[in-house]
Amino acid sequence: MTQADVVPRVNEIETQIVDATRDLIADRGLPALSMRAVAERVGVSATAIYHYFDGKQDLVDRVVGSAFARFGEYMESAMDCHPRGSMERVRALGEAYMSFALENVAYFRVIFSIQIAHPRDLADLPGGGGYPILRRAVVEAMESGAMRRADPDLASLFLWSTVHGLVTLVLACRLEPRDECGESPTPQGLFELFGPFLREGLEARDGGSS
Amino acid sequence: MTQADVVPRVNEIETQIVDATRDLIADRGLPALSMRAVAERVGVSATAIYHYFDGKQDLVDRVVGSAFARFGEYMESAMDCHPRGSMERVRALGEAYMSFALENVAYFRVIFSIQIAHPRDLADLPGGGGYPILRRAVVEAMESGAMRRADPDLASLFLWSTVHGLVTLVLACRLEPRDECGESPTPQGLFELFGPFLREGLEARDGGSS
DNA sequence: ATCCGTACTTAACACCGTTAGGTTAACACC
DNA sequence: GGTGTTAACCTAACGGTGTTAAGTACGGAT
Repeated sequence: MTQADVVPRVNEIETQIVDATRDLIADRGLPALSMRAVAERVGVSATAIYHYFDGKQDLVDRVVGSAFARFGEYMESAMDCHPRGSMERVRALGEAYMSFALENVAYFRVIFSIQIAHPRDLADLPGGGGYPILRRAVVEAMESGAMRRADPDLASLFLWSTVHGLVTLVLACRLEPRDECGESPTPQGLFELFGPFLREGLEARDGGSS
Repeated sequence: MTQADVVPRVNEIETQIVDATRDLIADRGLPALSMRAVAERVGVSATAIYHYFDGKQDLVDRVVGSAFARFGEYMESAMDCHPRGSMERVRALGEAYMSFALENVAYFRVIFSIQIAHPRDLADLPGGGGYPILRRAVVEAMESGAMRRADPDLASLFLWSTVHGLVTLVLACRLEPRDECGESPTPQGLFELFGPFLREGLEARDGGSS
């Protein structure tokens, strides 16, 4: 009711621009994103955006940043439902990764379409906001004896690669397993079917045919 | 010497256009590709391309097609060096996948940036030209007893996901393992380090700490 | 009253994919 | 020889793009 509520706050338009960009990417995809479309949705001229951002790339980067944050929260909450040190907790993280990617395809695509300029650390990777969380779960599972001891970074990267690869392949062609491939229809189901391979490996073992 | 040698053959300019497009994608990336740049490199006007192709997308699709073919040959030759039914053969395919992706980054990016319109089969996937090859190696390894018996499609997809995920992550940030992650510097080395996980799994086993 | 920075604006540039329409040369047929 | 027909291009242009330059309105501070 006061003036402060009516007059746009500092950075309010900035937020509007980022939100509009996010929505447009989600609706029509990154390649179809245009500054003029963003501007029109916000209600300003296209060049006004350059007052707040250094250019299109900078704008997209900001959207990616907000996606990172959301992704981290998603992973945290998925993990909290399972006991510390359990394999279930690790599995839940993998499932959350898949769910996030499939429910936020636009975000996921944007995140992994960019080239990181300042890597040097796994956690700096796109989507790497979830890496420390995964690593922690892996370390705890090793300490509890549920997971065999190994380099935790290597094991985390292995898990990450597997689930990330599956997500990417699924997204690349909206892969759906047919009859001869498996009876589970959802991608999450596919990840679940990977469970035995992840737990017991691929190599034949004496008498072991689970 | 005859006229036929001087006059361009049928489809010769078409080939030149595809080659120029491939080179430009490799040099400057798909987003920077322009019809005018392709035309200039070939030595014709930009609109001439439309005489041979339906548009930019069609042109890119043709480049992708040639990349598929090359990828298939790459996988075939990598496999031939190892005995049928061996785990080494399966491993060699994974290494070849990584090598191809890292040596032909532009191709690989293009291949997986497209959306397949006619999927319905794993082999229709981008890069799926290698899938039947992988599947065959997996089936043979299961029959020889080197690999534990399981759904061959599921096991193949699992292997594919793992190596594809690693490749994607490496490409996303030119990830290089540091001291605390592993002593092997190359991405291929990373894949090699995945070996124990792939063979024996992650789960702790009684007395088993290789 | 004047200056100054913020928050925009319009106009324009250079480039993009694509289309329309024209030109040239080769070839087939009567 | 004349007459289509077609392939293989061309130039000009349209509407779109990211981005820059330059100008305008306005709200304080001095």
